[in-house]
This record gives sequence, C-alpha cells and structure tokens, in this order.
Amino acid sequence: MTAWVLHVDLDQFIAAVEVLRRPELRGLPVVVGGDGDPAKRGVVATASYEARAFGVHSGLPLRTAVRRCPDCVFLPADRTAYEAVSEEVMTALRSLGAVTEVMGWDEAFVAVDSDDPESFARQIQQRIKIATQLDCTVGIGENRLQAKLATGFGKPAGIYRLTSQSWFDVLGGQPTSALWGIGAKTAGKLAELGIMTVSQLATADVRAVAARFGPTTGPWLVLTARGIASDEVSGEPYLPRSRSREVTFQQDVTDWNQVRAEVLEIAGRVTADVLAEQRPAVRIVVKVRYRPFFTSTHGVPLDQPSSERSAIERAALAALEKFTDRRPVRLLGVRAEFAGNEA
DNA sequence: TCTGGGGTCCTAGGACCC
DNA sequence: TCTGGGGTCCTAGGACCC
Repeated sequence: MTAWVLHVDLDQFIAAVEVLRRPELRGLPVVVGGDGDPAKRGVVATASYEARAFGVHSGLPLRTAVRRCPDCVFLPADRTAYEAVSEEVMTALRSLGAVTEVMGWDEAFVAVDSDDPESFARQIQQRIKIATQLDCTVGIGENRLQAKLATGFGKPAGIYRLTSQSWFDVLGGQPTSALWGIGAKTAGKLAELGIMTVSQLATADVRAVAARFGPTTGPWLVLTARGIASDEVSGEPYLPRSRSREVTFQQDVTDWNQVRAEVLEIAGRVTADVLAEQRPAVRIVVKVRYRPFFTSTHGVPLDQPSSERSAIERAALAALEKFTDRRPVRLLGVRAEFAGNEA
C-alpha cells in the first residue's frame, strides 16, 4: 500500500451549476459574474468552455467580455446556490471514508492509501456524478503539489497521475509560473536571475534565490520546482483567520460623509459574519481603493475581543480616520480578524 | 472602455525593550 | 555622550489563489 494525495476539482463548477438548473443553457457560451449586467463594473467569475472559445476567462472585466462575446449569456453570481451544491459535492466525497480537506467551493484534497489510486479516483468521480450530476477531474500525486498540478493535465473529467518519477518529464521545460504558488510577479523576478523554467529553478543556487526572496520563500521556491511539498491532508474543521466584506461602487464616492456611512453599513454585515462564526474579532481593518486603482489599508485592534456591532463599527470608523487622502473612492472593505489558532 | 470579492501567507520596517 | 546589537511585536503592503 502506498500513500497518495488526490486532488478533486469540479469542472467549470459555477457554470456547471447554472446549466444544471437551467438545462436550456447547455452548449451555450455562459458567463457568470457581477450582478449579471455586463455594462456594470465587475469581472467574470467563470466562463463555460463555449464562452472561453471567445477569449472570455475568469478575471476579465465584464465590459470587455461582452465586447468579445456579445451573444454570451450573462448571469449574476449566486453564492448561495454554489455553496449549497458544493456542500452536496463534499458530502458525497466524504462518504467514501477518506480524510478530506476542502479547499473551496469546488476543490478538495483526499488522502488515500492504495495500490490503485486510479480506481479510487474513478469511485470519486462516480460518487459525485451520482450525487450532483457534475463532472470532476482527479489529480494523483505523492503530495499536495503533485496532485494539484496533475489535475490540470486531466481536465476535463479525467484522471492524471504526476509523481517524482514523471515530474521533470512533464514539467521540467515549463515556465516557472506553471507551478502552484508562482504567479506573474515571482516569475518575472526569477527571470531577472536567469531562471525561466521549472528545471532551472529546481537546480538553482538556493542561497541566490533566498537572497532575492527571503529565507522562507527562497528555499520554498526551489523545493516547489523539485516537486517537493507537504503530503498532509487535514480532516480538521476549517477555522477562518478573518471575515471580510467589500463593495465596488458603480460610481466613485466623493463625499466623505457618505464614505463613513458606507463603512458603517459594511461593518454591520461583517458583524453578522463574526456572530455567525461564534468567535470574537480582535482587529478591524478598513480597505480603501481610490480612483483610479490605488489600494490602501489601515487597521485598529479592538480593546478586547468582541462580536459587538458597536465595537466593530467604532473600530471601523477609527481605522477609516487613519486615511488622510480624500480622493474619490471606488471600493470600500471591512475585515474582521480573529485571534490566532493556538496549538 | 479598464481592473470583483473573499481569503491566506510572507516580508519589510518601525517601535520598543533589554 | 553622537550612539551596539539582538529579539519581538505590530502594521501595511505584496503576492497568490479560488
């Protein structure tokens, strides 16, 4: 028996949920995001494969998406619906009895001891399909990193195994940004060091990378390129570190009295989230995004841990007072932070 | 005709203490 | 007298991910 990590990833989850409850959309280019009006500020949350053929992808501004695909069906994001289906998916997954760590609405890691992990992966796909009619892809690896990256090679609806044996054959020549946790910025900095590919990063001088990225991140980058990572899958309940709410205004807010009023409104919603969490907040952070797109944050600790609306509102206003710039505001956010998890 | 919303983790720099 | 060095905590920002 060998210990494997499986990464389960639902295929175009949000679009698939929408098609499920509106079967007439099947086969059409569907774009979900914002409140469904592509003339407004907002970005694409998910695009169906048909919509992707028009160059529409997640993160794309809705206004750009509608220009690229005027015939796409635009739908509002419906968190409640996705959370409900996600719950069904994860329940089906857990019913197989393996340790399962949920990573979001549409992703989970599963720990499996088996000589035939592909067989277990097929069971996962069948169980989820029966429970929800949804397709998923399963990546198989010796650790979380390998499993996570394997999934990308199995889509859609497939199974793919990536191990230390095959790691460099599959990924060695790929750009460093193909790795989980390396984005455009880090790839750019690595390129300045002459490191372009996964193989080059894997064989790079750790000290040189650490000098550029710090004593924790540097060695982590090199290990990641070698396919080395934790194989731990936690079945413990998830404890959030923070809860936040934010709003992008359709028109920038210029009146600072209105800014204060909006912060109070958002703080009220955050309070509800904190109460639902049944753990007191210890710090409140306010985020302001000014026109055109400059973002800044300021926070204040609470005098004592609290879930009281008045305390959270007071702290949010105190944090807001730290902002001296009165330029027009396009986004406001309020975040409540919980105490760290003591072992 | 720009650039959502909800999260996590790491780093750098200043404050503060001995 | 013109200034050390280490450690820790806090804050703001950066980067990444779904």
